[in-house]
Amino acid sequence: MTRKSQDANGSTIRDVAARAGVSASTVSRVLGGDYPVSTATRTRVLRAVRELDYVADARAKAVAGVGTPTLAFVLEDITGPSFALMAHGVEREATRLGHLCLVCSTEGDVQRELDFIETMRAQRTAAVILVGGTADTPEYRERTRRIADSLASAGSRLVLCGRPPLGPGAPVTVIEYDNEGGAYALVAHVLAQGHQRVLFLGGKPDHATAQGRERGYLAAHRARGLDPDPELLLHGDFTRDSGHRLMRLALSKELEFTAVVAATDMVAAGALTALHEAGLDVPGDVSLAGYDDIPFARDLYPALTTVHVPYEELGRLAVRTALGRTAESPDEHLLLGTHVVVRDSIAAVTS
Amino acid sequence: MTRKSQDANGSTIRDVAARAGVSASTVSRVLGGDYPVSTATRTRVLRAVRELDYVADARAKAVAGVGTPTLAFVLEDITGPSFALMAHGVEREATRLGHLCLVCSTEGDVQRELDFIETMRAQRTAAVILVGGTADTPEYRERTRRIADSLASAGSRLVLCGRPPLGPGAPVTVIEYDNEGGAYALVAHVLAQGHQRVLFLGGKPDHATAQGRERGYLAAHRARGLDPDPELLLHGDFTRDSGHRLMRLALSKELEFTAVVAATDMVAAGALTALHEAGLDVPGDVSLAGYDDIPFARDLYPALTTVHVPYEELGRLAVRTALGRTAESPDEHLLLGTHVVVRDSIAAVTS
DNA sequence: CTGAAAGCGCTAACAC
DNA sequence: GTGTTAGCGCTTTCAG
Repeated sequence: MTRKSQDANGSTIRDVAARAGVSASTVSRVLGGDYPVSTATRTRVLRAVRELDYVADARAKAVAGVGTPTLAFVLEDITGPSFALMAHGVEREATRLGHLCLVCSTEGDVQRELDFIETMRAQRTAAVILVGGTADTPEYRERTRRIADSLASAGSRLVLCGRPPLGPGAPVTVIEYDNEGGAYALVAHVLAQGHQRVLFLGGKPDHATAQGRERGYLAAHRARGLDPDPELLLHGDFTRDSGHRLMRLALSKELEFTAVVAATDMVAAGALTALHEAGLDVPGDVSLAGYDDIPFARDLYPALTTVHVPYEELGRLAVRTALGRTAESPDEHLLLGTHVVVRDSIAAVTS
Repeated sequence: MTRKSQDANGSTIRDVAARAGVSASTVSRVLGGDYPVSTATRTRVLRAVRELDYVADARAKAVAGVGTPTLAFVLEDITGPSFALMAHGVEREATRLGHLCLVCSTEGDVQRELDFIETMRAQRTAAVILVGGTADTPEYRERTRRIADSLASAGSRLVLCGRPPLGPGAPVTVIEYDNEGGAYALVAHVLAQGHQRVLFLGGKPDHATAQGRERGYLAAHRARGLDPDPELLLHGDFTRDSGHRLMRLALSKELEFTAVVAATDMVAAGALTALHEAGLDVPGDVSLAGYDDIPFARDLYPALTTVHVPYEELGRLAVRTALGRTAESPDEHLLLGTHVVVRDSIAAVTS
């Protein structure tokens, strides 16, 4: 074969041009849209396009400066309900704004996260959205800031979603929601029902999100003049299994408590099952609350009282503000509100 | 400014070359890996790269024939637990195989699905994985077949995941799991517990997956010489709300049944809540089963008996077989097995 | 070992 | 209106 044509690599604009008996530019023009082309040629070109089943190579267009913009979404695991919700928001808004959407799961591996970001920089994505909490260490800030600069100098943009901000001056967009405030409100509600000893099933001790929620728990107690028993503060991670394990642990240690608030709904789900397995009634014997308001929360039994986080909107906002950035406009920092949604898993203490 | 250099568009290979005092080809070579380059120049180039924070433009590389391969994952809504599981499998395997992963949510819109696929063809993705059931109409087969051909002639590949196959000769890879078999086994198990009237909360009447599960339900009855009351066959969709609504409907119509099997775990979740709201005990008053074995199934109360579908593996397999395709090798059609997982939501009838 | 030149597929001046 | 000529940023012969 002399030249590439109908083979497995798809046809090029030149193939179309040849078949229609015109130049490549003409093809480009009729496909490009608004440009004066005679009806006759236009028809011929269009026919050739159809016959060859031609679509312009998006990568080549990109190099030529007219590519489909793309944005990247980097998270730990798409399987988590709140991550999925955010991903959904991101994806919806991205396609609404005409962007393609790359996803990358890091599985919690920092190195992989770094690699992904570098790859995205190579892809010249319009923005990379980094999702999910981590430890807020100096090392984290420095590393992330370097990434932000790198991305910015390449005309891209870093968005931090539910991640610790980097301090002033970093070219990032950060969108957070109020972990401490939400936890405060929730725990205040629990305390208002008369509970005095409420077990807290927390996340990793150095995880920023976990810390925020824990602070809220503590603050709500103090506001009532209470000083929570340190024994009631358990640490694990944000998974269902962690909740299950921690709850069993608390039960086996015969810790005293009348209510438990879990750092996430997933944790709460695991805890709830552990409670059921132990033959305890919720909220009869012990009250329970979660955090996140994932869709499943209302189908737990009893329906879970929790705090609502607008995850999907978070995702939408992330892309909207990221894409709305001009080189001159100031970096944004949004703090979304949360609110507790009262369902059936908290009861007033009667005794 | 005369030439682009350090500006917001990132530096090019020529900038690096200039700074290192070599030609672009040399830069390309040291970055490219195995090619003889003197240690001295290599060092200079590498330093320039570092100083400029340079990364080669992946799109340009792609045009030049050495791009990062990419694959696309098209689904209805990443928010559904089983979709998320598949997406996770796809993403993991894709990155394991060095591919980038594009996601597209169609929101159930056929036109959007078509548009996405066209876009993916333009992106020259190595494969596009289409996920989730639909109606198996002639129109569907024809349309999809056209897509498959189109993709194939462009050197790409269509993968159907949990979707009706297209008949012989179509250049597609299809990976399914046994809906009918799984439902059969599940319903047989329910029947074996002595239930005679089991309500079926189905999906859309023309949805292939829903039909498969319904067939299994019917077949299991017939195998026992039973002829299920048509009144017991309700149709909705695969959402939690559908389950909730249908269950309330069944209750209000005072349909007679001692067990209910839902077409999906989501449907079961909604149904369960409706049952609880009606003050009924599960499985004391009525038994319940689902389908899919989503992670949450075990945290429902009672823990849901359901049929396990290896979604994550499905995703992994999809990319593995799609990418393992050579132009000559035969098209694959995999049928994955399922199995029922017995938990606590089904009780034997005692009366 | 390294540079010049051609080419990937497409678009965008610049002519006629 | 339409063809020709340059690029876009990178890789890869082809010469030295």
